[in-house]
Amino acid sequence: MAKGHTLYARVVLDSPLPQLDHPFDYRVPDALVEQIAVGQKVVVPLRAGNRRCDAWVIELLDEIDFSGRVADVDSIVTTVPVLPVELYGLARTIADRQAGSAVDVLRLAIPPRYVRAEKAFLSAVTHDAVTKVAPANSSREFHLFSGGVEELPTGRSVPRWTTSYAAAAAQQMQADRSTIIVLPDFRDIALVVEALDALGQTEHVVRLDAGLTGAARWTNYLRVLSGERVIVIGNRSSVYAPVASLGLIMLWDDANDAMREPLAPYAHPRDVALVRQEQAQCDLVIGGFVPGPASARLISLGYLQLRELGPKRRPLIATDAQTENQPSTTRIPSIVFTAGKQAIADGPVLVQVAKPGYSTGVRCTSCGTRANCNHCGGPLRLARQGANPSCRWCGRLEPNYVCRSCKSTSVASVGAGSEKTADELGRAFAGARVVVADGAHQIERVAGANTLVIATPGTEPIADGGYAAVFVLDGEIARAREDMDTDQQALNAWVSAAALARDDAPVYLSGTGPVLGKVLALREFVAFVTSLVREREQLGLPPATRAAVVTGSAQAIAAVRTEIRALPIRSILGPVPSGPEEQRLIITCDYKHALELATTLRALIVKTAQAPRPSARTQGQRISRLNVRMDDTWLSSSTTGGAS
DNA sequence: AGCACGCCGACT
DNA sequence: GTCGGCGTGCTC
Repeated sequence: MAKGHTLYARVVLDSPLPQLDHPFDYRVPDALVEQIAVGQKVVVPLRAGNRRCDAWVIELLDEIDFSGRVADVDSIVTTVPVLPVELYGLARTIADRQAGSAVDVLRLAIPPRYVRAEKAFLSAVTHDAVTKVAPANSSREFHLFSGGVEELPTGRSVPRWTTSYAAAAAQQMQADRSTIIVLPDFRDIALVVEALDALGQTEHVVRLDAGLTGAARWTNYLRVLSGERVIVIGNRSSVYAPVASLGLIMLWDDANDAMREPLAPYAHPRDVALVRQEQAQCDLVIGGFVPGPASARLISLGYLQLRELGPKRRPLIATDAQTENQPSTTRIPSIVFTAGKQAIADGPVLVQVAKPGYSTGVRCTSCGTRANCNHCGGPLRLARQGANPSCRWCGRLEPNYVCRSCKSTSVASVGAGSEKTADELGRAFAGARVVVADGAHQIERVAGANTLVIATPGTEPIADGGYAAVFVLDGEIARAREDMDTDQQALNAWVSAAALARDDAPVYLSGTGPVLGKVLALREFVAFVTSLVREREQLGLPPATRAAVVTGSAQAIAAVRTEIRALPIRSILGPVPSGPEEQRLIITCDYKHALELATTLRALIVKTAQAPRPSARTQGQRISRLNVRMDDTWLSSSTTGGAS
């Protein structure tokens, strides 16, 4: 900047207060003019100069139109521009969309700073001049995978979709563009990293997941900022990674519970990716075996182009499709013994069961009353055969259980978990090695014939070469969840297990019921989930609409109801009590009006935050509070506190 | 949040 | 008369 001019810095304050979530202008003192840059973290005075606040520089200006007294920037915290303008733009858009603060988004996007790691990084790295690259095609696709595994040159197998993702990232790298890969869990990250290694991409892979140490995460964040072309891989917040020359964002299994952001402003990485795709004009891929409702909606709107990938595979056979109303007395269908015994000579066999442990419940033998924990009321079960009953919720042992209603002390187990299934099948499959994989025993990988794997959904080991057969038991348990997305979630859990089979291996499922049985047999997943979304359309529910879940004190909720009266909303559910002196209201509206609703709710949040606080005199009264969640997963059991 | 401003009751 | 309680409002 030329001398003689006054330079101003527009900043966004690092404060959680909603009323401060807008730009503030400060004068840049002469001493800082040479060093200050957009994206840096600085310290600024706030009110009278005694208070200080961290802030990010989002713009440098020669003049401002603020009429009040302008204070000076105090100091520069870090010279590294940790908040590039594009990232602030994205954070602002997401915050506005979610009725939240940009700062809350930035807290997810920018990892905590580690000064020592930063010094080490800066002294080691030579900065290349960053050259801009022509944007990608701006395509948006849903990749529907048929399943299957692929053998890497290392001899280890990985799911076929991971090699597809790795190849797409490698192709971007070839074109001098960066890729961001967002995955639900650490297992997926490890598998895709393995697939990337096999393609010789190791040196370009930058992990940003929470599994790293804080220092490593900050170092990797700095590397992303450096301008180098990279393949970022991580969990949901990686979707914000400020890579240079973004060519492609890929998400896997966006309907997975782990993809839901529990932190304010609760922006789903899929929605962030959709916004970012438009802002960066990059390519976007969402992939899965069964599309989630949100993706199915976008496919049916033509916003996401559907691509079916992978070879034709053996049909998925529902063994009980015709016997829905006559539940079999034997949980394990005979096909498991016949087809299973035949297959196991040829390779590992996978049996997916719904629950871990030995029994899923305990019942009094004389009166049949279901046994519950004396401490928390949770259901008792047997962790292993002959074990004392223990609580599924709090884990407490209940060695001397006495029935509430008949005082009997004799109990019997009901329902079979992975351990009991392993016992039963182990006896039938004499000579087979029986492996139990569930939350408590994580097993990454199995190989070889005569291996029988019993696993719960999401914990199935990869079999080198693929499983020779896959059986899904307990379908009715997966379908029993009291959840809007139950059918989609159940299909996804089953097909994810089936996907680990060899292409020509048989897959049998029991307890699916006739409707899902047919969907599985015909592999009509897109059509089926689309039909679920159409039903929601009739009901005016997400993802056909957008919803805001508003919780707060009675007076705050009353203010919301008054304020939204004039808005073009679809429906208002509630208010219902949702806690001590707290009410909940659910507002739905069409997508095109959601921003208007968010803006209105945001204004009320600011107003509520500035409302009178409790004082000595009004001590008895509750503080006025207001919380807004604008995501589309609020009907799921995990958000309403179901236990499993 | 935190701090200043400002408007009514007990005080030297 | 004014000292200081605490609601109210604002933060470049």
